[in-house]
Amino acid sequence: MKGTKKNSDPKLTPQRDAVFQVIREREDHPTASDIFEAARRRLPGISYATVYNSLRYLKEAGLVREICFGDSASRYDRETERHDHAICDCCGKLVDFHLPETAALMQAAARKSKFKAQSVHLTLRGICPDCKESS
Amino acid sequence: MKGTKKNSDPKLTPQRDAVFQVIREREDHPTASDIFEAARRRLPGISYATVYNSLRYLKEAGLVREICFGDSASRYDRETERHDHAICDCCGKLVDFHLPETAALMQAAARKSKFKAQSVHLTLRGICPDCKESS
DNA sequence: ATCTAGATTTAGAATTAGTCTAAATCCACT
DNA sequence: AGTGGATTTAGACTAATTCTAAATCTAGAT
Repeated sequence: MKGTKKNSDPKLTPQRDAVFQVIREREDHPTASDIFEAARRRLPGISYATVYNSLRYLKEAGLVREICFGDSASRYDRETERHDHAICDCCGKLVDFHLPETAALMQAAARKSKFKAQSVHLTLRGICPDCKESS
Repeated sequence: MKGTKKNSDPKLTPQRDAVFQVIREREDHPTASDIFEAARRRLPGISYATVYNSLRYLKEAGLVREICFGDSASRYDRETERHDHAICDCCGKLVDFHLPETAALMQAAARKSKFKAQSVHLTLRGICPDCKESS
């Protein structure tokens, strides 16, 4: 798995790759600032702007996904397949889950809204298992 | 409809009421800054901070709803019943629609995520009718 | 009427996320 | 070595939102 096709795409620079690896290795949903911290451990000179540039590049290349909730900063997700999210109203934790039924509602939603559908996404708000317990 | 119960709740100050009326009269989804502009026409001295304070109060009182999409500023919505949103990937337009099937997925989502469900919300991303036409 | 305590409002400073800019660097090709 | 295009960097900048401290308002007790 070493030299597979490292340089076949000259656009995957060391900085972009560092950002990509940071996201791939985490199972949570880091913010740009989390990613900056972690990327700097691999590539000490990397700048904040480059992290944002890399995130945009990776997003456009379909390698990572951005998740936006108004609460605060965008999160980034290594999972690029369609899936849904639950957010804890108590501690803010964000978890992924896959509900196949959601996809089935895309056409109905398009009909109601008169939009041409591109993607659908279901968000559950509630209380996460940890917060349930400690209350 | 004049003195109905104007002062029955001392907490609905003139500022909060101005903010509330601004939201009620609009059928779109204004940002805090839109609301500030409009509220200032009613109450010229109102400050930005008070608009935010009022929005928080109204939200907590269940009189308006906040809609957050990462794109930029939060929007506020006079519709407090459960409903869904479509966002145009092209022009950013946000429209409401009601898809009864969404509510039915809440329990399934809670099961998958192990959260205690409080609300569900479906978001459709796509192209709005206007952008469809002009392309 | 007056006083006081608590809540609310105000203006502006502060914070935070994210973008922009211009100079420096890198890389592939001549 | 030399050029052009893309990328990276540091830091300035912007926009949204929150915080702070002083001023104001309000309701109830005197």
